[in-house]
Amino acid sequence: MPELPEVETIKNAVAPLIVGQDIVRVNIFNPNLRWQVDKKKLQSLSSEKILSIQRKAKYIVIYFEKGHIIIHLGMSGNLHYQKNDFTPLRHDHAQFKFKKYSIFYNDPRRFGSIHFAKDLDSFFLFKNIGLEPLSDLFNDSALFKMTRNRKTSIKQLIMNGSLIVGVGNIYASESLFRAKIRPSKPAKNITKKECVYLVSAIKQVLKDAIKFGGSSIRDFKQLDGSSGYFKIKHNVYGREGEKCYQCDTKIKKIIISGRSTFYCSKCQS
DNA sequence: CTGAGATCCTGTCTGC
DNA sequence: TGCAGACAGGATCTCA
Repeated sequence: MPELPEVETIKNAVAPLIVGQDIVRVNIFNPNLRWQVDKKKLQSLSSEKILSIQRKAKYIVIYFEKGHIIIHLGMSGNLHYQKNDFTPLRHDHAQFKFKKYSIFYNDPRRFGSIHFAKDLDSFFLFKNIGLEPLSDLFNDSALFKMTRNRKTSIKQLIMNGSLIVGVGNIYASESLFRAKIRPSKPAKNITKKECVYLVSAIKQVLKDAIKFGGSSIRDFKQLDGSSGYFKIKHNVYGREGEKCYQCDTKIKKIIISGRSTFYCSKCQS
């Protein structure tokens, strides 16, 4: 489900509900997610206070004094907020229980994961992590360096999480449209000027999506389970055969590394 | 080191 | 309607 803006949106929605509160208990209904969930370690946080909640890449990190909970939503994960006596839904795999209310973790495809880590710096999934696209470290000279000698397409490069985090399949296509660069263009052929455009396009696309509360997803639901986030109008993603808003050319769909990729053959070169 | 491909899993949509 | 097959927001791992 989520790319960076959706994770940011979910994190922002959850924060005022749980920060400063003591967690009563963590219940794991199904530990078989992307990685086996360590129930015992998570339950060791019972009656501990939540100090803060942050997004790191596409992970949500919940900070306690004794350790931290790390949540990844995979392709189809979501959180919802319910009264404590709520009967878990199909595919609710975990419950973070507070005094009156609970946060439920729901993930039909189980590509997501929930971890406990004492120390984030040594947490294995954060070892080889790329730049935060909204930070100042991600700039045109950083991108230019990354692209040198890379045979791979520019789209694959910006989706490579060990280089840049949080740019998923939808926003990759959208950013490249905005920067007027063809997704299949070899990374090594990207010019310095194109790096300037692409960095600014990625930042702007992500910021816009965050502003609108996470875009992308057909079945993206609010925390209370209702649907109704405003859906951002994509320029190219999912618009195969429809007219480009800039030039009326029909949007093309190609497959790059097994993922659907959309672009305008006139606007992007 | 780089990059291609397989893989984890369920739900939804399309076409016959 | 039923059913088979394609496809979907991610990211790690294996292998060449």
